[in-house]
Amino acid sequence: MVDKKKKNSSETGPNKTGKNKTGKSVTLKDVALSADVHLSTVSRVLNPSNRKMISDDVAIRVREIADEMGYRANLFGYGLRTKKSNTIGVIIPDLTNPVFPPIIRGMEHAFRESGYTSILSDSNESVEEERTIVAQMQSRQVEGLVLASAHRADKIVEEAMEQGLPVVLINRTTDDNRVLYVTNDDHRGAQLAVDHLIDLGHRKIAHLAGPQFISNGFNRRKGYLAALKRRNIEVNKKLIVTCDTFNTEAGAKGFEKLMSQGEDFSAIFAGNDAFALGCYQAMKKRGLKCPDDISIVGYNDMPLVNLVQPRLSTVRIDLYKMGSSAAKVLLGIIEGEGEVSPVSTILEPELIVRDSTTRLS
Amino acid sequence: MVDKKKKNSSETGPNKTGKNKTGKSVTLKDVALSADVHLSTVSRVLNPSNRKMISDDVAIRVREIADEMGYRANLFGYGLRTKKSNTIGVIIPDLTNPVFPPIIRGMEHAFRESGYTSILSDSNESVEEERTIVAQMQSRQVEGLVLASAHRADKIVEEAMEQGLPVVLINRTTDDNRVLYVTNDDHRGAQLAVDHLIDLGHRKIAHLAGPQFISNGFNRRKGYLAALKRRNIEVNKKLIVTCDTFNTEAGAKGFEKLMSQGEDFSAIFAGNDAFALGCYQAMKKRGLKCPDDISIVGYNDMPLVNLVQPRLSTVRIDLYKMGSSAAKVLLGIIEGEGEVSPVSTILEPELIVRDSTTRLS
DNA sequence: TATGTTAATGCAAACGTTTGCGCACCCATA
DNA sequence: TATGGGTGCGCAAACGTTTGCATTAACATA
Repeated sequence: MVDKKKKNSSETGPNKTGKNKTGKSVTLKDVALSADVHLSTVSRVLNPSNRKMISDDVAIRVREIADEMGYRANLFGYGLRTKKSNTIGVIIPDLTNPVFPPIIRGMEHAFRESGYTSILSDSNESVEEERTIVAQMQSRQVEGLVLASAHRADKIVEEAMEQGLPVVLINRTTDDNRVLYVTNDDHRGAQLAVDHLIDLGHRKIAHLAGPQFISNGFNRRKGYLAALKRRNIEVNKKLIVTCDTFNTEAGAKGFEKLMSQGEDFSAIFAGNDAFALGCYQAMKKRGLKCPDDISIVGYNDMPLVNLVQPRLSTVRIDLYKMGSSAAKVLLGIIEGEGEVSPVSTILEPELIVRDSTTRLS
Repeated sequence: MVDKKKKNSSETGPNKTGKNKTGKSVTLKDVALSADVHLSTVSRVLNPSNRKMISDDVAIRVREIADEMGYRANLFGYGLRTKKSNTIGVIIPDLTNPVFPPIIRGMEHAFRESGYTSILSDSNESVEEERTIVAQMQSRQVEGLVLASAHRADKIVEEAMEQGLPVVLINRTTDDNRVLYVTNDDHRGAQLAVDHLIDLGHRKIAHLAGPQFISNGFNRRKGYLAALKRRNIEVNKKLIVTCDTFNTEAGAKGFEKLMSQGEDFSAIFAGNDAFALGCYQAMKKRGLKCPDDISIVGYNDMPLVNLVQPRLSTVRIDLYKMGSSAAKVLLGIIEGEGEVSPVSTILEPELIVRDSTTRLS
């Protein structure tokens, strides 16, 4: 009997199961008990900034035992005590839009590097859903928010800022200029696109505009107008069709509307790549060829548009960098030493000429 | 003076800022103080299952005050006390793969419906990164894990299960059959694809196989072999090229390898859509035309492959449903009444014939 | 009036951390 | 042998919840 017991207990080495005998997960107390020290000692050993308070031999033993038992700090306890969560909330309006994954990757990477974790949600471009998401994130004690979902007049952004919750907008901006953002220069990008078309001899250039309550849609439209004006080309309002959402179907519908008006045009500046792909679809249905019949320029250079036929000419923005920049700006606010106050960033867009645009014959 | 003071304090109505006077966020205690009740009373009022313990007049007053003050329960306190987090961890190997966003949407929706929140991470198809992600998620007290990142022999899955953490695999499975999963029937899907090619008269059918340590790659390859065998077509091992990762570049490289071997073939069953797009790219470079020179079938029917030229014939799987099913299975484990034990689900794939395949002339 | 029942609310412990404070010891110095 | 200053560690409070139990008041019954 005695022998057996002894054997058992000595064989009970590293269980590595992350649970203590009662099936709950391992806590500081459990480790402390095993190591025959106080739990505060364990805490200090495991916390790099307090590690030096404990003698080496004790520290080594404790660390070994903690590893053996599979100890993992409980964020709830930590967060409650320290009022930190090391968590950032990220809201995306539509994950299925290929523009966002590279942005997200850039963000995740930058956050992880600084010891933060991002929690991501897809708001489905719905303000209502977004509001509940923000509420949940606040329950989770997020230390900041990155929003890719902002409208030009955005109540949610306003509320968050009022509550002193650090916010950075990404890709889109609001009209309220007190909030920091990281975007590309939509106005300039649109001009690049339209200039390119003009340079190719086009004069009757249509524009499929994005939703005007979203900054991208609004500013690209303004850029389009500015480009025409600068080259002394008269604006034909009928050639501007506004779509209500930034996806392929809307683009196809927009193209149909354009055609149905009977106005002549030889080129389209599409408000984003999805619109351009929608045009491809609609044109095929009508037996029109791009670029022979109509030249098209998109916006974003999202993944895969270099694989469609014809390969899409578009305006490229550095999505990954946009993500990592936004993360850094937000971290700047949160950890703000007050020294260098973080500033909004505007990335330069770049025109990518492929096969969907050609000289007007 | 007195007047002013009075005025001030009476004007201090709903601040709605979510912070108390000291700038910290509003707690049960703050609300209780304002409502002149004990904080346990506030807790009961706000908690639906205890609401009935409190008289209506008190409840109404408390609720009003809580709203006014912008009270939001702190998940840390809640979680510490109840040992619940209402949180599910989700790990995706590559967010930029268009297959995943629809899956994620399906999951998020199902989880949200049941009061759970999912936290999403991209492991970059790296086991090492995945391990740190899982550790972080455990710190966050996730109640379960959905993994889209599983390898056939997956240490991480094993460890999680040992710790009693509920796990559901999605899209991919492991060889260990104790773990639940939701996938499509890769074996059958591959046969659909290959049968289609055979029906079109093809006999020399190549296969760009996915990584064999991932179930999809492995099973689709087996399905390919089974289909050939059933139709009495001899297998030419040189026509099977295995790629080491599931993306476009690997597909293009695989195609090049295929060509470099000098073996003749008239069709390709690509291990997934990305491979097929890679083939498009490589073929274009060589001046080959699809389907005239080579027919291609993909797998997944991911978004946009109906927009490329030629529109890709492929095997469709219901991604959104896959996501929501996985969520339901996991919730079944977690909330498991023990009555109906949740089971793995295998979704039926469907062949979608478009323009990338044609009869062998 | 004394007693029992019920309804409404308060009290206090517990969850897992971190951290200011205090205690005990050791060693050097006087 | 006193004194002093570290060094190494334990103690206990606090963070925001939930919840079993205790308490009170109100009311009905005997």
